[in-house]
Amino acid sequence: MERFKDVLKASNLKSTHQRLAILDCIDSFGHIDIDAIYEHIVPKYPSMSKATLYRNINDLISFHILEEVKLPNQKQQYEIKKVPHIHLLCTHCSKVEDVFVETKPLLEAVTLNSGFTISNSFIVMNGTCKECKA
Amino acid sequence: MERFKDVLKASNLKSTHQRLAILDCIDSFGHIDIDAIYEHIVPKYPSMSKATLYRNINDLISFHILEEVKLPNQKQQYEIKKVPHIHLLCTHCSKVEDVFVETKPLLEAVTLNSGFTISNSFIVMNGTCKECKA
DNA sequence: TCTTAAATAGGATTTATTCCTATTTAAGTT
DNA sequence: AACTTAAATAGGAATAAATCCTATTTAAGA
Repeated sequence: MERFKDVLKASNLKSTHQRLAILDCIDSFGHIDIDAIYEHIVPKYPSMSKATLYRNINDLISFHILEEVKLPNQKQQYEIKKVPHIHLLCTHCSKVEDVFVETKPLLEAVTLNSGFTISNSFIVMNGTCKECKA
Repeated sequence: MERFKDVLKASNLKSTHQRLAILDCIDSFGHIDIDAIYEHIVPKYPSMSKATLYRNINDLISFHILEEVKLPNQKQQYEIKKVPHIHLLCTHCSKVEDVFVETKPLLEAVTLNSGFTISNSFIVMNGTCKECKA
């Protein structure tokens, strides 16, 4: 993935095999937790250390390349940072979907109501996905 | 707190000192993490065991008496379950505020956009609170 | 190819959470 | 007020999760 090499370079981070494998893995799953990343990578890189995984996850988050995704009643997951969006968690199949919906009116209502200056919002919804309803 | 005795009784849970202390503590703080609960209770009940604390938190969540509060870049916190609301986290003073704002239009937009049937929503916003702005 | 700062491996350590079971207790009953 | 019993606790052991440490390896620029 050339794309991730550029992303890493932009933050002066070396493009190690481990890092690229982590980013690749998270990208292909969309949303995934630490253990699943490890299980997915270790067959390809048997020497991959959990310390390396944890360290990289934390580093990549602080460089805003990854973002944590906190879902109700679920282990913490991670995703490639992208434009703001809402997460939908299907409580039947545990699939996580991204949805892009205008949130400005809500943010404005909250600002008005609270006096907070909002910088970020994290919105998760629980429910049943289209497939599980069928 | 008679209120919590009734709540526990309604779920056929015994009103132990430990449980009441836990509920009291969470109620008075509004939002608080496990370790802070422990530190707060142990001076009053030196025999309080961490196992008891963890077990009770989990039990009270499964009886819908408590709810987990997942905030970005923060340890998991807990609150007394109440009517749905939005959480505001001040990134300066780490205070957590509740705000009650109409979310129906957003939920409808998401339903329309995704085909999900939404059952619950968890909304957190980051920003600067009124006091920290001053 | 050489150099060097950055990154990794993997075991040790620390921290977080759950498990186990003998003892205690809440609360209903007599 | 004492009796009974199922539920709950204490606290140490076990397990799991995350971080730390440092000798070795590696990416990448010269």
